[in-house]
Amino acid sequence: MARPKSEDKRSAILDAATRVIVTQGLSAPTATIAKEAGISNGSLFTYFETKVDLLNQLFIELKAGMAAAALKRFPDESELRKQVFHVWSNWMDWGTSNPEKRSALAQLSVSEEITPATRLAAHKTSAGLTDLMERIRANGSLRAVPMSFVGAIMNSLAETTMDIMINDPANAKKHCKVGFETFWRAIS
Amino acid sequence: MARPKSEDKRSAILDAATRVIVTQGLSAPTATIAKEAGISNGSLFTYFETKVDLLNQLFIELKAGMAAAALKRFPDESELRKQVFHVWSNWMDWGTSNPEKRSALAQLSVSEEITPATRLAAHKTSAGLTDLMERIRANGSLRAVPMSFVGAIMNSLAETTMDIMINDPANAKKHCKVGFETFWRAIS
Amino acid sequence: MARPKSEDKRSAILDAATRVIVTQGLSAPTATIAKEAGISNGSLFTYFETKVDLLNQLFIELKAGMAAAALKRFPDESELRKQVFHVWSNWMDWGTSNPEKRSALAQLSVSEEITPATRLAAHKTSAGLTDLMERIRANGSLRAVPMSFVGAIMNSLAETTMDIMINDPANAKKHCKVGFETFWRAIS
Amino acid sequence: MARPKSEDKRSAILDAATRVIVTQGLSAPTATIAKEAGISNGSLFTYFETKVDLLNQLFIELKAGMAAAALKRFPDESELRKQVFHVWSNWMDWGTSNPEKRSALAQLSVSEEITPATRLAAHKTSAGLTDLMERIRANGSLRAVPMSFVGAIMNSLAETTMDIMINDPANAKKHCKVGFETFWRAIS
DNA sequence: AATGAATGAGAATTCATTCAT
DNA sequence: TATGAATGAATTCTCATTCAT
Repeated sequence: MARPKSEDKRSAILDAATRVIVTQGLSAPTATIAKEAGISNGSLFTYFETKVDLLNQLFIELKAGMAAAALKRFPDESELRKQVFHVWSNWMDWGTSNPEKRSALAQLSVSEEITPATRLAAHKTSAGLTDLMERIRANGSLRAVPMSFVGAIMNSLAETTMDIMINDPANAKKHCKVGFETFWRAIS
Repeated sequence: MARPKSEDKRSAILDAATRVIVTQGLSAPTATIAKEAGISNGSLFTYFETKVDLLNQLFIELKAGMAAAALKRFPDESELRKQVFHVWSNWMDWGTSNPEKRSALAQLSVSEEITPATRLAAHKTSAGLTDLMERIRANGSLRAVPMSFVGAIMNSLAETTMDIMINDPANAKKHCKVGFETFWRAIS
Repeated sequence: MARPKSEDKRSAILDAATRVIVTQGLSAPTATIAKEAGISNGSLFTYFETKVDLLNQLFIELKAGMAAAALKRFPDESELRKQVFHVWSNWMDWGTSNPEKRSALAQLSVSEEITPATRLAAHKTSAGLTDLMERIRANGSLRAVPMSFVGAIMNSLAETTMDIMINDPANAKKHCKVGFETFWRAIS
Repeated sequence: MARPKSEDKRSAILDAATRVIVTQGLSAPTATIAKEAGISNGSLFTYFETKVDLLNQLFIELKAGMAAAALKRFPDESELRKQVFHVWSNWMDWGTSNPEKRSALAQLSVSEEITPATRLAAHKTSAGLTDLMERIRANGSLRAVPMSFVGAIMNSLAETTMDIMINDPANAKKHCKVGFETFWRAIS
């Protein structure tokens, strides 16, 4: 059964939640999110059963959006390092031009409200990335450790790199490269 | 001169908060923390002015404890790599044998309740670690990036390594080493 | 368009507050007021932002009600003394037949919760009374003192007269007259 | 059984309470009063069983002080009007030079915490004033009304007069006289 | 007697969720 | 389906009073 009701409104709520979470945190009232979305507080609950539900769907949405951005124009034919750098650059672009989504996603990632099932679902939306990481792991000295290790490292280095890029935009491109080199060294 | 405010009780509250935060998150009611500490809810506020105050002090306490553990028996005379590995190992020990403190600290680290002043104070309690990271940075290919980059990388790799160690205790020692190698490669 | 915020409910809360204040004073819990009004404690706050707000609005409402009662059927054509006696009688009627409102108003009048802005607003609702007092002052030996003096005297004599009337209802009419004569003498 | 403990400390608490009530109202915490008095919060309760008890005793003390001041150097031989003016002047002096006591007393007078028994006791401390008022009443046109009427009128006019005197100190003496004349007219 | 920590019953709000319109 | 008022459990913090020292 496809989603009922207006898909537009659903998106509006999700967007509003993103913005509100940035300034107020995850404990932001649903009423505030509804107002930001231009609907009544009651309506919010016709689109999301509970606040926790809203948060979980937002997590998936954001993660999927990020993965899609990272995989845009993926160079299937290139060698691994080139492919990874392509993804890395896309990621940096997404993060620096969507600071609100990035911030909300970071908060959701560490929240206990996000269920394991949600994390799994979000993971699945970025199958392309997972494949890539699997190949990265198989390639270097990390053959022995779990896949999540590679993901965690990449995520952490990416986050930190984006922070630096935002703080010093003039040298953004350089920082992007340095971050990548660091990552590549780590996983080699 | 009446009962003196007991340092024991302060610690009991902090310990209780640590335990409660692990299971209930930072939004755990102060009443729950008080009960866990074996005191009345009112008493909590004779030791900590507000809940936010309690959280901030806990953050400092935990961070200081972690840093102290990491720096235990620091080999002043050794070469850099040995020193870093020593700290790394200590850190892994602390994290794997104090999972609750580690979890609470992780949650506090990303909380907006923790003020910049607190973060600074906590940072100062681990001056030894800062020095070490400064030397790490000066040493390798990260000369150009801010110090926080090194810290963020180390923290992320450490966290992930600890997760792996806990999930696969039989090979803990090996995972500890692999994690370190990865880190060393990254910052070299 | 959902249930509209009902004016009835607002009045019910104000009435309930009046009753509760008489027996419990201004420190009466909002929960008690809500229960007396037949609504949930949460609902009280959809009609009044804070307890202080409720108190301030109640003050205005009561004062306005009293002034309206005092000015009912005002004899514009009569001479001053007749007019004042008319108002005085109306006031006595209002006070003796609305003992709860009178008691609550007395308590609110001396409360520090009532802001100067509220006092001003309440004052404006009784412009007719102010005019009258101004004419009283201009008329007699009180030309030299501030207007508030006349108001304070009238209020005090009125309050005391009402007490006597209530204590000795058989002679209420006589007491009403004696009170008025006393006032008239004072301001002559 | 005479009062135990230090009479000095008792007075210190009462004085402190007076000061604190002026700025914080009757809901001022006992802890604040204790600190202002330079003692521990616990000690306060060795001098006064409960907060209500403290308030009631303070009321009596203040009222007695006021009455004593009003009756100072009472001219037994003079005619009634002279005597009343003497008392009136003393009262104005007391009120204008003890604004804190006056304010605290005013607040206590309308508080529900003050019991009827206390009011009676306070009344008895000012027997001299009561006598005077009784003679005032017998003398004029108020023969028919209860004694309390005279007291209430006098109190109200006195309070208002003091306000005016404080607001316009340059003409204090004149205001004092006008206030008295008004009172005298009222009760004549 | 003096101290001040300990207690725990409130008190005013807040807010996710429900439901009448 | 949309609205926003209604609900009431839950939360932080206060404070009179007690009690160990």
